[in-house]
Amino acid sequence: MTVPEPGSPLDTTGLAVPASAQAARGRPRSEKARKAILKATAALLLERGLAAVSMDAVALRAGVSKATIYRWWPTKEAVALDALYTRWEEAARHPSDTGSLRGDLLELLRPWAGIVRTAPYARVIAALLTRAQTDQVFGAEYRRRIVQPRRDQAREVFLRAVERGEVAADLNLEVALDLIYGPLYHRLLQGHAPLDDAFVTDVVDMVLAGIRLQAG
Amino acid sequence: MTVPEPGSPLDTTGLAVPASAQAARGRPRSEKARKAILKATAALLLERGLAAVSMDAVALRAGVSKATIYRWWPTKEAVALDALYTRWEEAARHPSDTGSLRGDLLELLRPWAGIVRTAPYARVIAALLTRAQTDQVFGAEYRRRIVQPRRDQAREVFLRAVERGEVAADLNLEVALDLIYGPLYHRLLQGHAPLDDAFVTDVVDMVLAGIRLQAG
Amino acid sequence: MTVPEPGSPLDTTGLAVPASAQAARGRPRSEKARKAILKATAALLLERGLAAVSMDAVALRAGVSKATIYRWWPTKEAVALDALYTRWEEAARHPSDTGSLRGDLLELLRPWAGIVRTAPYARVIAALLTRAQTDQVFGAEYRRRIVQPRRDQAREVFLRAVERGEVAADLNLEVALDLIYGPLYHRLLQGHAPLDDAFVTDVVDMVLAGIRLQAG
Amino acid sequence: MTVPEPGSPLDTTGLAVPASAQAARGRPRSEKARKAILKATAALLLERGLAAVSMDAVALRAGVSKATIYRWWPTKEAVALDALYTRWEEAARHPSDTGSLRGDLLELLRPWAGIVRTAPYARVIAALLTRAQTDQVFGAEYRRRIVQPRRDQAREVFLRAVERGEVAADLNLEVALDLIYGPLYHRLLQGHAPLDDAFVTDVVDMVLAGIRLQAG
DNA sequence: CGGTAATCGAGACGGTACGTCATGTCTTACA
DNA sequence: TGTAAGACATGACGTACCGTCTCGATTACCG
Repeated sequence: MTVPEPGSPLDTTGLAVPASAQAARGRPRSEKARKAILKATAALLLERGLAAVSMDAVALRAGVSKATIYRWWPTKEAVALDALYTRWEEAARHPSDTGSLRGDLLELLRPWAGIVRTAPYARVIAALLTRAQTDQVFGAEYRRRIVQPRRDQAREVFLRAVERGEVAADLNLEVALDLIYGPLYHRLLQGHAPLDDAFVTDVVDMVLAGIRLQAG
Repeated sequence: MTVPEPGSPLDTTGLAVPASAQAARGRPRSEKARKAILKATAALLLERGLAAVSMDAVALRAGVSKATIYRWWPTKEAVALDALYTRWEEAARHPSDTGSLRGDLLELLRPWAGIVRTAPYARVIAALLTRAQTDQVFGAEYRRRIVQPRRDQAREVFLRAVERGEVAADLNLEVALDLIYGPLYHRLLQGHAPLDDAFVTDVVDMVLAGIRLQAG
Repeated sequence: MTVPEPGSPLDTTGLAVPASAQAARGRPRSEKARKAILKATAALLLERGLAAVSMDAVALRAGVSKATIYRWWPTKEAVALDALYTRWEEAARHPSDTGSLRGDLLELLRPWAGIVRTAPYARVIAALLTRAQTDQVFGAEYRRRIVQPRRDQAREVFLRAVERGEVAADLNLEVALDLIYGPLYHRLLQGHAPLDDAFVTDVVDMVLAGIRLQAG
Repeated sequence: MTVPEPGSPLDTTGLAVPASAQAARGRPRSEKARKAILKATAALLLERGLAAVSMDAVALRAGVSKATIYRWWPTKEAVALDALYTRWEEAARHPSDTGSLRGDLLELLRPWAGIVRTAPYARVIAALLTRAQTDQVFGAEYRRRIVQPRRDQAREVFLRAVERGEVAADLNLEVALDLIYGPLYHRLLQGHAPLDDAFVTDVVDMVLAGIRLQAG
């Protein structure tokens, strides 16, 4: 399989028709239509959740035919994933270096928590998650687009802390990442308690210090 | 949270006590139909996920009319929640006392992880979760039935540890619970890495000890 | 196979779900919907031909759901056939006895020609005919409903003429019927010349007398 | 009727002379493509009827682009008509002179009946007929190509009979033609009875002799 | 013991969305 | 200019569920 050019019009979700390197024959894909579809989807997604994102509704709102959507995305979840990714990538930033692991983590996690709790992203993520459980291909793409980028940022922060000597070099990094993001996603999705800045701080502090009474 | 009156329109789950003391006029509810519905739903749920649980399919498989289902449950998610709860309650146990917080947690979490990773429960939970994002009433019921029972078990374990003097009395218990269950649900739902016993152990150990290098 | 009761709500085209003699369980068929569908179809048919009779259009115009149409008719041609039949049956009359074969035939054929040439029935018949070429079941039904009734009327007229001694008793009746209706349908469908009363008269006279010069 | 200029937009059939005397600018029309289109259409037509002749299917099968088809034919019916005409013209013969009207007619009609009843031409003709009801331009072309040629052959036969003195000079020729071809088309299209040689003979004999008992 | 009343099965109903297909138009690059 | 390739808007297709409804048949109680 050829790897799609990053940023090329064919690099939509990886679920789309794979790009070929040869000369582009025939009428080229309409960039206008692509953008209209993603914009309409994002709007529907935030207004009323994935349940409101029907192919018909997107087509109507984007002024585009259903066939055009199906040509490039296999399911409405794929469109939604693409729309969500596009929105989030614009807001992505490089994790800043505050000089301490605690500071870096708070700097990274608080804005993220702020975003996902203000807009109704929880129901979007939950819906995508549901699809990911059943559809292997979609699941991989979901993780690549939604889960991994943030995880990579946090990984960078942890590695910086190792370099500083703040944490042990043999730290189980993957588990540590789950320890950080797990509780945040838990509150986001289960909704049993608020995902506020106080909680983010508590999680970071408790993960760093541990629960058990220090010996002695 | 108020407990819905059995038989009341707010009793969305159908788990009401079959016979109440008040005057029962007319033909009584068919217990046979109730069980057939839950059984058929559970089967469909595990075989093919919530997507396969349509009211028509359940009615057909249970040998019951659609009207009967709608009379007792408002949505298919409510039926599914009921079916899942019924299955899980049978397997519920009182958390045993191993003498240490670490031992109690492992004793509690490992069997749970074993269950949810063997059968395809992840997609069921994800689907219920999705509905919970949008439907407030359902969300409350979902948490009461699925999330809280396990959480209560773990809370009991933590309180025992406080009594033992193993952890500080001012431990932020709710955050601690999220620190334990968050990572487990994270792997269960996001699927980026396995939810095996090694991971459960790592989480417990890391939460207890903390990440940061001990001073010195 | 049970024979549907003539005039019963299940006797639609014979293409519909066959009627059973047992007790009617469940909600009975909506007579209102059935009539609305046939009325809407007939209107579309005469206004713009079978091409305009889409299931969507009929459903919209009749204020009925598509599923209801599909429940009772397999194709739009079946609905159209039913609608056309319903319209025509109302206008059906018993062929009157004028005392002569020529008179009877003219009495029978002229009004028919008048009807089919004034309203745009030709395109409807052509379209049904086309479907009948490919679909055996539909073809049989088409002949039973559209072709046979008129043919039976003419057959009656011919038999009366045999009794009168006007034509030979060993007349090949089926060929004679084709000799009468064939030319009329030919002009109706091929459209190379008008189907007017003069033509009807010419056909009848020529069929009765023959083309060849009488010997001698 | 005016004959469309080859290559003009009114030349809906594509049977135009490939090269005209006037200046041919740009790339000349591909004769290869034209033949491939007609061949593919004829194949689809006989295999599965006009319903299977979609522009996409023809383009795919002929190895041609849809635009090329649309450039030379306005509708799929026009292509089908062209394909059918091409096939039939090859088999066209001059009506032979057997010495009698009866013989000439049988000589002309029997082979025709044989052809149309063996291959599934009926559904093709019915479909073209249907289009002809709605589309005036197509209707005229259909008659010119399909109906008139055979009619002209029969007319020639009748005129020969007039010269022979076999039939009256004031015979209404057009009605006579309908009397011959009408019944044949009737059986071909309505399908209520077979279009075999016996029927052809019966029709000819009955038309020549008439139905009515000869006086005396 | 007959009347009252809620439940049950069956299944038709008006809707909405699905994913596919064909039509006829267009845009591009190549011949 | 013609052609192959193929994207596009449009709109119908036939299917599947949704949640509601209308039946007749059951099955309790209560008077």
